[in-house]
Amino acid sequence: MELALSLGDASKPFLFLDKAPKMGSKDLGFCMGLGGAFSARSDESRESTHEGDHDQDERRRRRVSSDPPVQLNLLPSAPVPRSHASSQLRFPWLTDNLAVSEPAGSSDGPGRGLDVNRMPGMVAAAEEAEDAAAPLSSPNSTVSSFQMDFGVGNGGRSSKRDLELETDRASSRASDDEDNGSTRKKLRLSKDQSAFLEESFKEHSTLNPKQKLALAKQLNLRPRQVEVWFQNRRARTKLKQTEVDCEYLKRCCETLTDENRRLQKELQELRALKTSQPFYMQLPATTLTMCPSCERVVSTAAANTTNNNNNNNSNNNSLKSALTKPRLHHPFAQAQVHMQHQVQASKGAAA
DNA sequence: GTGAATACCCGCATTACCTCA
DNA sequence: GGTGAGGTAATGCGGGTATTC
Repeated sequence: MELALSLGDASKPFLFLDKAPKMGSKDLGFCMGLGGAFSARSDESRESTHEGDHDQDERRRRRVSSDPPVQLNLLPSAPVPRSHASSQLRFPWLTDNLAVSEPAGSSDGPGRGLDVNRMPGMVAAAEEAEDAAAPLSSPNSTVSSFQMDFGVGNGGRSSKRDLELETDRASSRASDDEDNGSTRKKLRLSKDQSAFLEESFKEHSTLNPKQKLALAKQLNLRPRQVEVWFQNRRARTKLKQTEVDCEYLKRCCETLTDENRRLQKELQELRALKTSQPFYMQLPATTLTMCPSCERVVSTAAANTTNNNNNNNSNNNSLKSALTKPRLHHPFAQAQVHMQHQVQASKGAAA
């Protein structure tokens, strides 16, 4: 088992987004990143190359996050292939997805099970709404009706935030009219809405304003709801990752504890052997070197000198084999154990 | 060029609601 | 039917960054 800690490798910020996790048979298939030099928006930085007209948004979003990168594939074990997902679900911000011709209102097509009153082709309307807060095309949408009433009448230059807040307020107002209550009603997203959001989350763990608006229109939700869903989704992912991290570290700790116990026992045996066989003291200085990668121990001096001693004393065989055979490996300059010190100490104690 | 004000977004903690055993 | 647990949408707050003045 190898424990690999990635200390801020910005070249591979989000491996799971590549959807090709390469896991060895022995490792646990988990890589913990501790770097803070990159953010989860790196994928969007990549995307920004395709969206030159959103440089401003991308600049705003290209920030350094203090959080470690979450690198956990929480997606289903057999994720839908990207091409398949794209053919099933239409992501308005992807032009190639837009090119996928799905019959409008098709029960199998994108947005299936969603508000059938929604008019297809809301993407253009979304872009217009983002740019100029223009009235939306859905006659049944409270959002559009509000924007008809308030968005345009704003007169001055209204920010997107204002627009969304007003939209939210309008929707709340509309729901209040329905519910006659001031307490917040908790919306339960439908399965199709959740699935659609999940698919888009696979594509982008964060949204730019355009994506958010398009998604909101596609799902007949408020942009704020889409934003909140993504925030909560990221939080859930991070929580799951933390749980996986804890579990993994726990297992590492147990493994290391066992290894430590075994080495202590081995050391005790060697010491006992040393005291029971005084000729052991004639052995030359032996340096044990542990290779940190393979956890094997090599006896550099002993490997040469003890071979010379083979003819001198056959009684050393057991000791020599204990020193050389079981864990011999190439020399590696770490964790050197100088047995000579212990031998000298034993000599002194015996005298 | 610099700093304050503002907008926007995010993470995080928490609340509130809903479902289910 | 009442209840507690778990899931999750929603809220509030503080912080970081970019833009504007």
